[in-house]
Amino acid sequence: MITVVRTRFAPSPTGYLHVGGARTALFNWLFTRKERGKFILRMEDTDTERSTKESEHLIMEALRWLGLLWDEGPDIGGKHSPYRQSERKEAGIYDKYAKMLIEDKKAVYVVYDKEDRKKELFETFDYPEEYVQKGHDVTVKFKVPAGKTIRFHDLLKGDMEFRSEDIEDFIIVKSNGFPTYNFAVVVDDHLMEITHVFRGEDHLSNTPKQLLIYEALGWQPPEFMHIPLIFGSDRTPLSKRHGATSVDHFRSEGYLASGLLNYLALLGWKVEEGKEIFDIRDRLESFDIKDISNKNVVFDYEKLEWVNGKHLRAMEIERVCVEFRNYLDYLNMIELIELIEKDKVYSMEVLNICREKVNTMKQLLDISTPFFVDSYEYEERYIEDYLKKNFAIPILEEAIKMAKENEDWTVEGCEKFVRDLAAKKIASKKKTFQLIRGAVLGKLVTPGLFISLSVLGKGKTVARLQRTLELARTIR
RNA sequence: GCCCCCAUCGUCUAGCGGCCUAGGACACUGGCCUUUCAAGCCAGAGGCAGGGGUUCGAAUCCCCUUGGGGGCGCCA
Repeated sequence: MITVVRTRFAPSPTGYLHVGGARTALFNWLFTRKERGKFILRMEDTDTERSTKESEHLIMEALRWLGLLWDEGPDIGGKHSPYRQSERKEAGIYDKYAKMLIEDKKAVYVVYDKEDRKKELFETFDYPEEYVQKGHDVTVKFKVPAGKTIRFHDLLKGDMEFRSEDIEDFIIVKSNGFPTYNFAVVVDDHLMEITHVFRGEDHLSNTPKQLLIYEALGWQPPEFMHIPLIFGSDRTPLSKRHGATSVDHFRSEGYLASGLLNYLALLGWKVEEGKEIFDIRDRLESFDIKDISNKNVVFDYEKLEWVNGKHLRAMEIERVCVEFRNYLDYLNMIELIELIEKDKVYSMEVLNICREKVNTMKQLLDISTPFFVDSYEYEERYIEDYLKKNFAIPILEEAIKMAKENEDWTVEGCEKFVRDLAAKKIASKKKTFQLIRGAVLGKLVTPGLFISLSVLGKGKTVARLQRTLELARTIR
């Protein structure tokens, strides 16, 4: 019988999904999809103080957005339900195995002092009923066997070796009855038939403890692979001090899921020269865990933006429209969605010329908004440097006259119109061009002027020139 | 303190004993294009942490040092 690959991503719902977590999830997902296995989502919510349902929802939503979908999980269930450790605790799953360990004398109850709750009174293999009644804290501690060498093969780090002398006895069941991480993770990974564990390198030193439990319970451990952590530019773990760290933040900043995923994969993944831009879905077959870097990596915001820009420009324009709409939806910009839906052909042309200038959806939103909103605002610099100058009114008057006469609104026709206007030498070519640019879009940085005018069309262009002329007259 | 992981341009990496005068990508600098800003194209600057070995030969293998990171929680 062939063993089916089963992996899991097991976040604790104590906050948003961190890009480091997303990368871990990505490698699990990539490996699983390539091996045609099952990817499981498990909520490690044994920290009752910090775990929240909101966080759980946030994490699942972020994973869905990234497209890293799971085959079994707390929301959809599966053959090893439930998938929340808190629920598994209620079902008595961890207690059962803790008791087995105690019966085998591989774990003991520890009774603590009533006043000094950190102070251990004694250890016992029999459940200390009377002390519990009297209100003493009781935990279950795993007894680390002496003189053992724990060996395992890490798929990335190679052969690992730890001595049991270096490991102290550790608690597996807290006084509130909840299992600790090292215990719950073993029980669940075994019960859920996990075959491969890909997780952050910060778990490497905990692995021998878990292996000890596997052995004590007579279970076969899974394969392990500890992947390097993501750092900030100062070589400390990536945190909010360095900038954004949550997947959610990158989403609201206008990054594409495909771009973020591409960058995360690039971060510590050997990639063939000239092939760094890709959709991870197209790399499933070539994905090889051997290509994952063995070194902690620094998160580079600039490269992420570059990758995202590449995606934005390489995408089919129809998809850009869909992504943009989804983005506005995410930001709850209903009015703008309505404007865009009104004339889909126009909107597509606008987004198509605008995306050439930007790297993110947020930037795309900024640069394209004046095309959709007739009551666009004027940049301060435009008003000061162009609109308030003496040449503004004569050029605008002439422009309106010429625009009305111009019948050719192709890009070439618009170019001729603007060049003819500049040829009147009311002001320099640059000043003329910039004055018109700002007049119709309010900004000094826009897509190409000719193509912008052509996309706007005659009606909008003339109306906007007139609107600007009126403003020019009122501000003097 | 003990245990563990890691070490090539600023960053991500190629390299797995001679193809290395160390290659690519982002960022940076200059140029081209140009009505703006980008994009695009071309060019440039920039690195094997240090010290010992092994070898005819070392970025590549070994040891030490240094540096960075992680773990040693009733956090996960």
